[in-house]
Amino acid sequence: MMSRCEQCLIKEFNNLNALSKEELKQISDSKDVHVFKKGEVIFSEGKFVSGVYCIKDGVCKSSQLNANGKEQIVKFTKKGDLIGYQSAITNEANTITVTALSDVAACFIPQELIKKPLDENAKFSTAMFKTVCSDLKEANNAITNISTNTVHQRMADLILFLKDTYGATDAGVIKIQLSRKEIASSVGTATESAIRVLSTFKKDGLIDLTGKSITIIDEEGLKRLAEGI
Amino acid sequence: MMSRCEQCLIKEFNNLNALSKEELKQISDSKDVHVFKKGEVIFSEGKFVSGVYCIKDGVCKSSQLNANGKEQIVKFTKKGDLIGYQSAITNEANTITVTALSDVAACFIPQELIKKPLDENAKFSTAMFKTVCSDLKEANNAITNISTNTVHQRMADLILFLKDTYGATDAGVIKIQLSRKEIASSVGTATESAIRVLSTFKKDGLIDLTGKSITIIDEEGLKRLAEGI
DNA sequence: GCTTTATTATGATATTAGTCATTTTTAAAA
DNA sequence: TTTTAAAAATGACTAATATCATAATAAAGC
Repeated sequence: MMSRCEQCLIKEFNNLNALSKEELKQISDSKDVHVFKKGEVIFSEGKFVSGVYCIKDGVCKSSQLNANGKEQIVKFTKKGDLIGYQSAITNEANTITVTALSDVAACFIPQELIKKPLDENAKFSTAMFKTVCSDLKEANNAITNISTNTVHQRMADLILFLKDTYGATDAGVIKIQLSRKEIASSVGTATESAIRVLSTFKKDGLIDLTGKSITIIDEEGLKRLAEGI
Repeated sequence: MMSRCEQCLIKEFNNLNALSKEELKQISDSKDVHVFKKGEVIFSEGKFVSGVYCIKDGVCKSSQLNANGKEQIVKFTKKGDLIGYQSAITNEANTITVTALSDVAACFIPQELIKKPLDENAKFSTAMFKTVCSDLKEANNAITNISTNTVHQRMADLILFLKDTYGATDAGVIKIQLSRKEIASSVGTATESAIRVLSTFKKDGLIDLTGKSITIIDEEGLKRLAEGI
């Protein structure tokens, strides 16, 4: 039995809830559920996507490679996020690569079925507009953050961001696990530097480290650090 | 005698050319030409703008302040660009400050007259969508550039960007003049570092410096440098 | 299980960039 | 023009971060 978009709860977390019954029905009839294994690339920089993915379950990273092949993570996404809209809407090649950080299930919605409501449904297009503007705002903040703050500040910032975005257990264990290399690619530093900063944070009683798990011990301390106090 | 949007040539450089005669007429009836002196702030981070500015003449910088009051320039704009759309469309406070880098003339278009065609005119809304996506793409590239490239690379990149965006005389003199502080705020480095890098470039025969004017001597060399070769 | 490979961690060192102090130059104001 | 202030330039020094080498763990494959 195939699940229907009309009944799907995921859309309450994104702009698809602005669509009409009829529009949702059309999407539901042509959508396709794709499953990606952890580490698998969903779409790549330079390639085209002929639609938009709605993440049903799992987490992803959006990244770019610089001229020397060094990766920079520019965004994290999760359940409910729509990805690939840039390429699908502008008809231009992707400028980012999206990779599954966990096993991911995502519904692929063909381009036309997004573009049509974008033209006809003001509620949906306004919502999408706000989403892109919000992404742009976050990107601008990241530029300022990376170029004016230290690695220590950015690391504290990332840990708090991961907790806020992906949650933590009652004991403070952050629910997403990234490799040290990925942490470094997000903070914008060398892997060794990222490792060293995490060790310092542990030594200073801000966090605890067990394998890839990060436990927040002193959230206020991390906040102060992130703000450079 | 007031000039009319319907006849205005500036709109050929932006998305307003996707508007209908009637929509343009309405805008023309309520628009207002504002003049800003060099250095004047057009709108500020944290404040709201109740409309969009269409730059008729001049150049601007979009910047943010970090927690310690350090400025980061995130974008340069010029004649033809629409600024302030983020706040006007999302009804949220500005996340950037826009400042005139030269004397600037800009037409202020009230919010409603942008929002209405955005809902009703698919050609216009698609064009605006592409603009925001393009701004997002550039912002992502800036993140990767700042965090993976050296100050030398980014400075070479900025010089080439300024030439491409604002043009240069036959002799290679870039037509926009920025202070060393502004150059530093764009590259994401300290003012003294920016000055030193420019001196090195001059010594190496890549550029020439006369006051605030930068003359490109060896464009290919700058390109190689920007790419880290 | 063992073996191999990848990841994480840490030390030593080099490089890059930032800060502070001072001088020179340029621009603005009186 | 002279005075004052601001911007640009440079030196000396410090701090931050990257790189390279190597060791310790952990994960994956057989």
